[in-house]
Amino acid sequence: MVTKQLLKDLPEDADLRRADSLAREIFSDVANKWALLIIEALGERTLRFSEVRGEVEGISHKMLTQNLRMLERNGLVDRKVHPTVPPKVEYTLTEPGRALRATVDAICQWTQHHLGHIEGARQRFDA
Amino acid sequence: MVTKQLLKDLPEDADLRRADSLAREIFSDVANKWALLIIEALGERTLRFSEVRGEVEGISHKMLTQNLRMLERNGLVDRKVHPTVPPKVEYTLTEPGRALRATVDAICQWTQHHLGHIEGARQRFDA
DNA sequence: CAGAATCCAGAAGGATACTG
DNA sequence: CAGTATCCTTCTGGATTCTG
Repeated sequence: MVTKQLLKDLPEDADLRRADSLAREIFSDVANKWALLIIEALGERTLRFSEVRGEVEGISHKMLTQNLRMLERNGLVDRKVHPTVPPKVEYTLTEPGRALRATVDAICQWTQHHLGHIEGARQRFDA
Repeated sequence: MVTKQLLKDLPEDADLRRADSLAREIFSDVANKWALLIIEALGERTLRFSEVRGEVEGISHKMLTQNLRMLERNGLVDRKVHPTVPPKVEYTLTEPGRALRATVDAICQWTQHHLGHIEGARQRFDA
């Protein structure tokens, strides 16, 4: 059981509450479409803002900055500003970011693997 | 690279477009906080509507029905209605649902494992 | 080029009441 | 009890403009 308590097997009972609430925050930040697509897009590469935008289909300028800020704040991406003109800003996944990316990959593979089943289920449901 | 094209190594080029667009739909459905929490809550168990609600902290009646419908439509949960009065409806993960749950577990573990790093990154960022 | 700020239309989501 | 429908508020997110 995970939702009454998102974390498992935590020792201290006193710190458990805030750890769990922190975990919920992080989960909410991370369990969203754009964040996951950005992480997947970055992969092992270092990309500029505009390059990331090119990779993530349909994302707006605003959503991209917003999500990149959030990911940076949580230490999932590293943001490197080159003090040139015009500016150049590069984004790279950190180690935790790359670790999370592995699970995003898993979701993508899951999606691909179950495409047929899902399409069938939809047709049955919509009828 | 995954976002220009979410799927990899697909054979037919003709069907690739719609497969990829279907994959995007599914990804959007599934990559959302409530859906993932519901999947995690269900786990290996069969739960009634009200029980699921009890397990997923903070979810409203409306969000729960909406997401359960969506999950059922995509064939991730099985919905069994007992024609009694008062009604009793039970939800269970299907095989694809359980497979996805494994990746949700991975995200939970990732969260737990990187709590410290993230908390530190936040403090640095917020300063 | 990257991004901050503003504006605003439309979607998300909560509360409530009603039905089988 | 489970589910639908309605209302109404909040928030999301796009378009646009402005700056270093």
